[in-house]
Amino acid sequence: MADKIRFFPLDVMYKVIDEKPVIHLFGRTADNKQVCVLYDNFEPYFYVIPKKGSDITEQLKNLKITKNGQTYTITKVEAVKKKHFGRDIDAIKVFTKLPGDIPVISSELRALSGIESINENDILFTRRFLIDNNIVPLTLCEAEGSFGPQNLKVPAFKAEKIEPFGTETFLKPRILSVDIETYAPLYKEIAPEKNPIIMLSLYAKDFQKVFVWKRFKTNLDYVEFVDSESELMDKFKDVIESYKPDILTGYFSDGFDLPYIKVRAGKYKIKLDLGLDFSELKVSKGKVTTSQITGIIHLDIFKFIRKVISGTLETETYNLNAVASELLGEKKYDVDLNELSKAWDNETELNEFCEYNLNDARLSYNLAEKLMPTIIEMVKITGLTIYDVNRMGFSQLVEWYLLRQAPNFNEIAPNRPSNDEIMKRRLQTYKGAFVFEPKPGLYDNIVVFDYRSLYPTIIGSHNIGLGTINCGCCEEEAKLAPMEDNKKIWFCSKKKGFIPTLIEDLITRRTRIKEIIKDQTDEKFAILDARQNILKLLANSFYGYLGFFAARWYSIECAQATTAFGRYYIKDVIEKAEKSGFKVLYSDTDSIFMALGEKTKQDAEKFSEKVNQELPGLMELEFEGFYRAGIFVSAKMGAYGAKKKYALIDENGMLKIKGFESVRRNWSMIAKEVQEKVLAIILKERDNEKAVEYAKKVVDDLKNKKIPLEKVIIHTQLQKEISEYDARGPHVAVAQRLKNQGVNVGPGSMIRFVVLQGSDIIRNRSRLPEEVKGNNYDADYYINNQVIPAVERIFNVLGYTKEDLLEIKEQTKLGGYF
DNA sequence: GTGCCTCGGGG
DNA sequence: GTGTACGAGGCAC
Repeated sequence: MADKIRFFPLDVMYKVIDEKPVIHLFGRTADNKQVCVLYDNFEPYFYVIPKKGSDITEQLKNLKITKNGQTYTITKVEAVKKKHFGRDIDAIKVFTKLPGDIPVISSELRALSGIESINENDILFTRRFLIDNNIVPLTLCEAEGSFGPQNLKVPAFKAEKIEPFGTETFLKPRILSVDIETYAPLYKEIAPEKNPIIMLSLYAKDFQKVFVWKRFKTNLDYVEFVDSESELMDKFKDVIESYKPDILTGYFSDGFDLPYIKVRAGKYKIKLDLGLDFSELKVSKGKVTTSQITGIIHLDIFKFIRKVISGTLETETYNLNAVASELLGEKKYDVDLNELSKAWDNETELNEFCEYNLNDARLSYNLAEKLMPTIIEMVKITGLTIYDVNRMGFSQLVEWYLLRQAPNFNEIAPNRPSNDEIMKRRLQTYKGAFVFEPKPGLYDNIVVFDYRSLYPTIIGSHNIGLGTINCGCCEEEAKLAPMEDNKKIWFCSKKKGFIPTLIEDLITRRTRIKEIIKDQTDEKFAILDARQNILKLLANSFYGYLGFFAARWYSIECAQATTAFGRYYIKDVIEKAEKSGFKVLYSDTDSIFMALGEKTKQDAEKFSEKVNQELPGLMELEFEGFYRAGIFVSAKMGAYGAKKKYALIDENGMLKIKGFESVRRNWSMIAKEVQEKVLAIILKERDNEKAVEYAKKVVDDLKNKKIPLEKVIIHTQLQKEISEYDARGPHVAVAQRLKNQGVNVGPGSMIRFVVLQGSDIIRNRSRLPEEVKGNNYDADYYINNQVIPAVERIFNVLGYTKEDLLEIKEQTKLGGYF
């Protein structure tokens, strides 16, 4: 009698049992019990595309390979009608007994003469299974079969059939977070073979523990003393065993906590058989280390943040403190970790370190929870597991999205490029976006438009892809892509291609969600917002993917055509705007800034409507904003040529400042303050003379030491060890002084300093703010190296020179002009 | 500019 | 595990 169960798959692996590959789907049932669903009826296969006119079926059937005493055979072949880059082809589906047979057999087949290519011979068996059976992790499935004995920590259900069952999603995984503190007597020393783990914390919504193996007086109820490091390991195992998390998370736990735990456990011959199949914690050291537990998803939340959402964050360093501050508004506790090992040796109280330890685990937990909607949506879109999504970059995510979709189009996937091919591709470069240089100046009534999702909509609307490029059916009447080098590239106008169809689908899905999102409750909103955001990120990654050297669906011509169309459309709108009587001020890639001049806002609106009428497909010119005024400052800087600086003020008096260094932390507060105020006076009050007077007043105040010390502190981060610096800038000199005082400084330390007056070189006059008595800072340094550079270009635009700012009026000198 | 090397995260 | 690795920035040449 067959039973039916419904469950949400979380993790997937396979095992060879009785010479058959058996898929194991670990997950939770609809009534929230852990389960492992087994399936042994999925056969490994790959495709062979034969050369035209050659029949190799018999040859394949009879193939027998002996290697290292083992024989490999093809169990079955099927002639199949497939598509490859949109074209119909005859292919052979080749089955083997075990997944591991495929690399052996397929590499042997390369020698056969009748074969054009071998495809999809490197798709992981478990992923193949998920794709072919339409199973999406975290999405409800139904299995038919029966419970039976199996050597697993969770009940095993042997299925004869597994199917998706609706769209219900597993939204609340049980998350447990881990963090360790290690003994590190030397500065920042990390040596797992040598130094023990001192404490280990585990945190979940309803669970908090810090295990420590030395005793001290404490009031912290979550601290639990154990007798040895090996007992601490046992406790770690026990908690995971009893808490039964779906997800184990940590911050850089792929590369630090779990590998460290593994090494320490090895010292005591403790088996870390945490896997739900009793397998051990697996640490694979490659270029990047990964740590995996079968059946329990290991989520390294640091890795996810850096790989997937770093682009949407302000912070440039991804340490826990910076990331938690930005995403959670919470910080790490301020504890000097160098003291930990000393305290450990001296048997003093470790309370503050325990608090610190638990807090770190708590922050990782909160990050994981906060990002869970995004993670879940990525899983649902790509069909990969959380574990995989966690470790892939966007180009890989696009590729797996395409691989998952390919069967729906009956497409055989292209192969990954060989190393030689990658080398060749790496050398190719091509032209990017168009930038309209702004003419420096102050302008009134600025309206800004931009093309919504420019590259994705171009790919969709112009049917750009490998199956449609330079098709045979449209050669005569095709409209050519606007390549400046007159390269002949066109795209099929009769049949929509694989990639353009998918990208249009992503765009329309997103538009629809954005529509729905307007009136949603908080909880629903978070999920839908995460979904629309991921849809956007994925769509935006297609263009980069087409030009990415390691892509299966690589086509530099497609990528070139995309930017060529981009340049065409932005230049087109610039031309049309000018013809219509607007003054175009600035444009970069997909945006256009224009001054209304004699025109009205309604005219601008009409203009964009007219442009939109002529745009194909999903392409759309969107109104971005209207600004009362704006100032454009042109500055050549960096390797990218001209980088644009501008500041705008909207109708509510809000300033929008772009490209100015006001955000740079290695500027003193006074320099940032002057820059912002000058921009505000110019744009809000429209009084240039007043801005000049204000700047001059600050210069004067600096000379007279009226500016308080805290406003002239400069912050610079130490990038490496002091000894490693050849060019010893002021911050390095100050760091050295700190170190001499016994303060622990190293890479990442933020050094604060003030430049004092004197005649020596700058670094010898740089001091910690605490060392400075009174305001004896070097006024000339701050005027010439901080304040003036911050505003010089702005004033240049308005027709003032540096000298205008420096000339001191008589009455000011004599005292109190203002 | 190119090519090689290191480091990020973590104590 | 039917695999396969990153990517930015600094420094030397």
